[in-house]
Amino acid sequence: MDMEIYDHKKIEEKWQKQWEKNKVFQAVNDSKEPKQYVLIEFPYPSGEGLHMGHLRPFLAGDIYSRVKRMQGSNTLFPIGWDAFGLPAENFAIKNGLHPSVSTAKNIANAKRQLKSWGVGFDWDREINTTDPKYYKWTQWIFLQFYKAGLAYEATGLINWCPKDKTGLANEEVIDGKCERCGTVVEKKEMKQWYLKITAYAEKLLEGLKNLNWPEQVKVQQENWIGKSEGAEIEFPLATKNKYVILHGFTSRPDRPRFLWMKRELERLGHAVVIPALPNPDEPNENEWVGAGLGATSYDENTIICGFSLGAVTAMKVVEKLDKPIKGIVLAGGFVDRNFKDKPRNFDKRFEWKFDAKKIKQNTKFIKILHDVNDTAISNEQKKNLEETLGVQAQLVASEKPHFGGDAEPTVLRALTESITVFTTRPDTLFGATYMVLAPEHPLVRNLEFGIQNLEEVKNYIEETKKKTDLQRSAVEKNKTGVELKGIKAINPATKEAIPVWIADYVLASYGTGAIMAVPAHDERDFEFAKKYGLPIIKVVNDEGDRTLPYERDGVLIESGKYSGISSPTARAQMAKDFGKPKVQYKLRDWVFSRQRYWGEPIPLIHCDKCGIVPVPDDELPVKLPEVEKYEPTGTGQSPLAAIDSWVNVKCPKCDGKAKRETNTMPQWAGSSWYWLRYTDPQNNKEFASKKLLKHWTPVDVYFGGMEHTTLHLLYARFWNLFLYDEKLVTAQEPFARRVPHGIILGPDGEKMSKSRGNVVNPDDIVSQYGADTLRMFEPFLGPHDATVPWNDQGIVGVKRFLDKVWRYGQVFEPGENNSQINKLTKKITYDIENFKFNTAIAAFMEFLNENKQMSKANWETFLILLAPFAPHITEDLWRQLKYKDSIHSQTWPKYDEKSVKQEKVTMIVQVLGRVRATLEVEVGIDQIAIKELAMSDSNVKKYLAGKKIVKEIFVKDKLINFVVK
RNA sequence: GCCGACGUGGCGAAACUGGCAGACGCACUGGGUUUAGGACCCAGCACUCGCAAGAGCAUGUCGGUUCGAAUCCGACCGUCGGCACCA
Repeated sequence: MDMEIYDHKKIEEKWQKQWEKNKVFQAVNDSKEPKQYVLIEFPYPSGEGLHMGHLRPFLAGDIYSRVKRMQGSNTLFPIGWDAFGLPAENFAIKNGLHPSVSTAKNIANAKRQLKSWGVGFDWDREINTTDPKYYKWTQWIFLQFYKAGLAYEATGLINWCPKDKTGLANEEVIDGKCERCGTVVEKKEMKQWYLKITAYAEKLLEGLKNLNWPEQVKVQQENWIGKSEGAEIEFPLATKNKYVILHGFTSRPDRPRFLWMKRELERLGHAVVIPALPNPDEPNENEWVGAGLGATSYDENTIICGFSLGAVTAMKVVEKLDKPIKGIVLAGGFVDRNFKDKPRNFDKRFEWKFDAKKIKQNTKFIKILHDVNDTAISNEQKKNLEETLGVQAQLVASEKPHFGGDAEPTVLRALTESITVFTTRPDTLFGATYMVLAPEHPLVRNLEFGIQNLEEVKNYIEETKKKTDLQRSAVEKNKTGVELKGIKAINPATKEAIPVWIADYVLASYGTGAIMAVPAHDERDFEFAKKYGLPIIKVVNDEGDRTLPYERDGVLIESGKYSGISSPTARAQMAKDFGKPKVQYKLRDWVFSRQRYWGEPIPLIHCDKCGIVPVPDDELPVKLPEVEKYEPTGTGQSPLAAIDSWVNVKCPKCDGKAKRETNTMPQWAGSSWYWLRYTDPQNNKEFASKKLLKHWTPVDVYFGGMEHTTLHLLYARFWNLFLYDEKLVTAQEPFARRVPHGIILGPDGEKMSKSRGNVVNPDDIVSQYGADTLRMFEPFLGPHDATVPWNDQGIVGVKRFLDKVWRYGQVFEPGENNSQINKLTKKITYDIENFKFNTAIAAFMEFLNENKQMSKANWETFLILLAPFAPHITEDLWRQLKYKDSIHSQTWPKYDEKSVKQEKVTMIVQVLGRVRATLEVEVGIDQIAIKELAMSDSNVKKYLAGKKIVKEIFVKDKLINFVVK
């Protein structure tokens, strides 16, 4: 009786060992066959081992790659381990093991599981992200980013997970919580390494267009990148300033540029004083400073602007004031007499000493403008000025060298204070009735002089700082804010002075961190305006729709010369007239450093003398030091910082004292290029040879989860696009086709998790039913992309089927049905190509139910078709037929379209669209013949009796339908 | 709120470009085989009426297009996933 049920334990291990020994699934680098690169997301070797969720993509990839191989493609289906990162480290800490030890253990276990499933990987190409031979190249690629200016260090507010004690990237914050542990993230001001993914926003968007990816995945990436087209518009502040402008050597107040500036400033309502400084051709310090001081009275609304020697004078004037003024703007200023072109005659009549402390005390702001084409002021002089005042110069291109043009708008812009906003609706500019700054906006600090309710404003800013992002968005419907009393801005369209507020509904990190509020045409502004009684002015006609806010396009009203123009037209025009067109993205740069031990060390060295110096290529990899203590510190410093012997190094450039960068890379680093490594895993001269990259990439089909859409998948595309621009890879996009899969839930319909206790272990199924049963049952649960709960009730059905196949192998008899086997071949081939594994399995069952006998040839075809799904049992049955070669090295059957067709077909006869008879007829029967047959059917006769046929619908080999009256 | 997907027996699900709704499997019911159980084999299985042939009614709800709708269109209800004050 043991013929009836096959013993999976006996056959599965036996064949697994043989396949591995004979390298049945090995890819060949120099094959003449067409290549096929099938990839699954390499797993994270966790302490719990692989779970049911892993099975889905692995099986899909396995089945698909086996068929491609049997169809004659040189197929690469590799495997590796994504083993750096928090879970591995946390697991290690918990169990008192070193991460490298626990990782090795977990990998061994996962490997055992994979092999027990009979997955046909090319094990010769196995990679591991924590292997120094691998992460040498992760570090090397990072350095290419650094050298291209796409990796930078900056201080900013970043997401911080208090439980994992590390900074996080935007993409790792899901719903305001840490992607790994679910803890609510905090904001923390920290110095971090960033990768400039925003530089690739447009390319990431562009590249999506030509990819064979599901629409849903593309849309999600598009939304994440979040492109908006609009305009940047500047709103000048309405504070009335007094400008004192000091001209330069050999100049006079009536030069065109001074008259122009006076006119422009007065138009904005400011007072302007331009004293004539004595003896401009032979100036001396006492006379000039005296004239400057005596020109007018100085108070907190005074801004002094000096050109060239006037700038020198301005500094000396400020030194002598007894109370502070608002600011000082230096155009082409200097603090020594070493000119680039020629000496000047005043150099002995001025003292080259400056009291920087006094100047800073007496001003709220200092701006230095340096003309990049200056003919007089050298870079050395510019640097000296910057160092004296401790302020960085703004580099500008003036109209004529050394700010000598008839109009100098760069100077004017520096003199006037303004708020720049980003808007997608410049057409609603006439309706902008107030402005809002993010509480973190830097301008708030510069304006302190003019804010009458400074205390209240400072309190609000403090309150905002305390809130997490989650809290900030939770109070979405109850917006708060504080007016900056005493500060007004000018709407450039209406010329009206409008109030300026700070409110936390405006985000510092998007656009310019400031908005123009148009309450009539923006829901948020509307809400805010209603709450605080701000004016609401409608400027787009709503064509009968009376409800505000009206956010749609229409025709402009109350908009001066733009009235009567449609929104889209006005939008383009006004963007140019009042500002400049601008594209904004929601995507932020990738926070790339982690304050944890178990990751790739960032291969940079900090030298006091040379600054940041990359570790030379021949010193890579920078290996993780072997240490006892690797727990996170929580201070924002990596545990590596405490290891003096590792941190202290010689600078590669100057040989002086230097320190290693102690942050590590995020978990996503190693997986951002791993598919490239599979093509050439042993290469130690480059991360992969061009020749092999050219042969294998791009990946043809990539199986993986939806959860990686805006994480791994986005990062991987970014790295690949960059490497392509650097001419280091040959394919622009890494993954030509993406096939996502649904999640397998626990039997309770909840996400499988250890804490819920609903985890189904594949090991148990394998030992009880065998790998082949598991391999056929899992896809049979439902469509590949559907989320389905695990339910092992049906598993016996699959087991019964395999038992039946086993028994068939003992008793198969002659018998011929070429039509059926051709039909099956067509169906299975089609279903696998379209990842419809569930219906393929149903087709196998149906076929066996309907074919109690078949010829030996058909039986062999059946086995080959089944082999990708149930590799062990089919291999055993194949060998029972006395074949020496593996079934998995056979050629995939081709079907004959002619034989698929049957001779007989069942046609339906309808009367008024309702089925009244079914007829078994010859294939290809014509309308006249089928009509005759149909009319003679008794049931059809019944429904046609006494009626007139007004129309006949005939679908060949399908139906005939009589429309009667 | 915005974007996307989906809604079919007791259950998991099929149904190609509109053409026999429920393939396949589980569970269930009846029968065969068996000392018995399991296993296996045969038959039945949306619902209502009927011994049957057959008829009616059925794919979240309501309406529309069509000879014919699970499939296309409109409105609504519900579930899931993503984004979430992005100006």
